[in-house]
Amino acid sequence: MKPAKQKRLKEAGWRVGDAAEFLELDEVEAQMLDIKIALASLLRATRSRRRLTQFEMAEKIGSSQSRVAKLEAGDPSVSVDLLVRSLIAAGAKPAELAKAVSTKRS
Amino acid sequence: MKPAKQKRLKEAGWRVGDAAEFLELDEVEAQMLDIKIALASLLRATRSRRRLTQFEMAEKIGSSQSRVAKLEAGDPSVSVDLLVRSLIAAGAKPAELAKAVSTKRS
DNA sequence: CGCGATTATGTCCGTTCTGACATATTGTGA
DNA sequence: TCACAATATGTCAGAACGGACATAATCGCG
Repeated sequence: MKPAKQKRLKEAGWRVGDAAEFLELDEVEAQMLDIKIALASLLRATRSRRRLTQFEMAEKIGSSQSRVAKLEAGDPSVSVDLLVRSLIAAGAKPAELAKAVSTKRS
Repeated sequence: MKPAKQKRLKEAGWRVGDAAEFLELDEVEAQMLDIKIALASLLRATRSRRRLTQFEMAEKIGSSQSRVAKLEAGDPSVSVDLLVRSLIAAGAKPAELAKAVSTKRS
């Protein structure tokens, strides 16, 4: 448990919100995953539209073919950060980016 | 210079695109910065609207007050990844997220 | 089927990011 | 002005990420 939370517990005595907070974090992770997947498929679509190979795309973003493959696969080792950076470099339209990011979870 | 690029140069002989490519990457960085700034101020606005302290927000996202301060300040040590994650946890509307991400550079 | 091109998977190691802590600064009500 | 809450700044050890390489798996096409 995080020190901050411990401190609050200490100050306010026992609380009941723990399980709910835990689930909330899970929900955030789920939404992050949705966003990553949306960005990943947008990246693939953008590259495809440009008729570039992963190798060529890698050059565009200053990376390697294997990382591009992982980006498009939504691999756990890639961050939203790099996805966005890549999409910008790939020339994705801002509106497309926006749509991917605003993916909602039922 | 990256190995991939070297290989291409070797295969195709000398090319003239280097300087342009370099500037393109710079442009990508500039856009990333714009996005970070937009997300940062959205985070502050969202927290303010919720009338939460940075300390409380830190608990919500499982982090510390100091990092929240850095998030809102657009500190270089902070990633778009964490900004998005925080905004989701803070309950920012998807449309707001979308707008921040689609910030255009003149 | 072959075979070259493209894409996928696994690993490694240096870099970047992050939570936590300490401390400083600013804001605010009495 | 004082005291206290809120925010900002600096630092660091550990975790996560990224580029690169090797290699495997797929895909097209003759």
